[in-house]
Amino acid sequence: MAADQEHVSRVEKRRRTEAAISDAARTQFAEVGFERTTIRSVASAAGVDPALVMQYFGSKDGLFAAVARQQKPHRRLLDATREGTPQAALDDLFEDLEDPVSRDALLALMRNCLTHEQAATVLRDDVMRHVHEAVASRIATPDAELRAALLGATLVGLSIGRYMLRIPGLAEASREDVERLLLPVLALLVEPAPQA
Amino acid sequence: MAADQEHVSRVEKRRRTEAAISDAARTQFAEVGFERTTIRSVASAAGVDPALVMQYFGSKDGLFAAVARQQKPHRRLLDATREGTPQAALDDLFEDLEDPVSRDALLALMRNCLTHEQAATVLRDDVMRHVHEAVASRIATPDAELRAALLGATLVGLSIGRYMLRIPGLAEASREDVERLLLPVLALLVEPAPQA
DNA sequence: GTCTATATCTTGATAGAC
DNA sequence: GTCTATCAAGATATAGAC
Repeated sequence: MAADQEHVSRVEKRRRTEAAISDAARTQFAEVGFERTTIRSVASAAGVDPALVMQYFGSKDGLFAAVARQQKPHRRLLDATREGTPQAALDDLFEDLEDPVSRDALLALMRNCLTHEQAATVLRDDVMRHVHEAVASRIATPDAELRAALLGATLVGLSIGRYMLRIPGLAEASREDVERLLLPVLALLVEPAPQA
Repeated sequence: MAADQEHVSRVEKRRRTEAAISDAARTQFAEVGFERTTIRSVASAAGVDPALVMQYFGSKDGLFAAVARQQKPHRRLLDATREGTPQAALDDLFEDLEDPVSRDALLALMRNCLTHEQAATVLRDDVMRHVHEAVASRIATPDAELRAALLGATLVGLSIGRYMLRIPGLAEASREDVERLLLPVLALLVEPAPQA
């Protein structure tokens, strides 16, 4: 039926417009941060009118919240054993950071977590909570919480250093080299009693 | 001589006014970031007129550059042996972070390094270069650069997680506990061949 | 030397034409 | 539903009075 088809295509068109806006916003929030991303610049990149962005997302904060929600779940880390935790953590992180969409969704959080409370809250209480629970639950020592937090902080430092600050020596290193050096380091954090 | 005395006290007064502005700017850049720090808010906190801030520092970027220059040198790290490098790095970092002045000078860099190119440049090419050179020069393997960069990234992750993101478990932990868990981790990064 | 007043720009958000 | 036009707020920076 023509009317039905037109209805579907209208909904579909709206969905695509929303996606175009969301895509442009994700990229800009990730690359230049929340403050320097403007409704106008997002609309321009998405090829729509600035007023449409407000219509769909309500406010700039609403737009950011929509991007912040697009995090990829860290499945390997949640299912790993204690011994497998370091490899699972790096696999999840690299998978995130090597796909442009999930990478920008994560970078949008990291880029703004020091200057935007909303980003800090989602990163700390949502994304990092996964790491924290997965690690802490597998260690039976009183300092399990600290170990988990240090592992999370190390991964944050790796992401920021490699992909954002672009520290010389780390930004150009291969994933294999990074894993080779970092796996034993993370293993030390999840192994409470490494007897000889 | 009265004229001389008046001259000295005028210079001294100017110096104190500059210091008051710089102190207020350092605190605000560290706590709320570059964008949300305004010339007006700095002047208000320092008890001076906003135009005076422009007069002394030229621009908001000039004011930030003055704060960014106030970094404390990391003497222990530069003088340490390879074995002493992890302890020296943590000693320098904690000494920095436990004194309000040097802490805010460093946090002003870290808080803004993801959204302000000037902050990123100073942090990467000035502050972290110390760590990099100290570590890389003491390791004789081809991956020395990467090891040094990973050590720097870990310290950045620690600082951000503990003092800025305030990750639960890490923010409240004692310095002793953090050192106990992190020293062997950093040692692993500077020890290329840990044979049994 | 210090400060008042303001020029100039940019932003998020809104109102209303079509 | 979409866009033009505009508002109100807040910023840096400057010009000139005192």
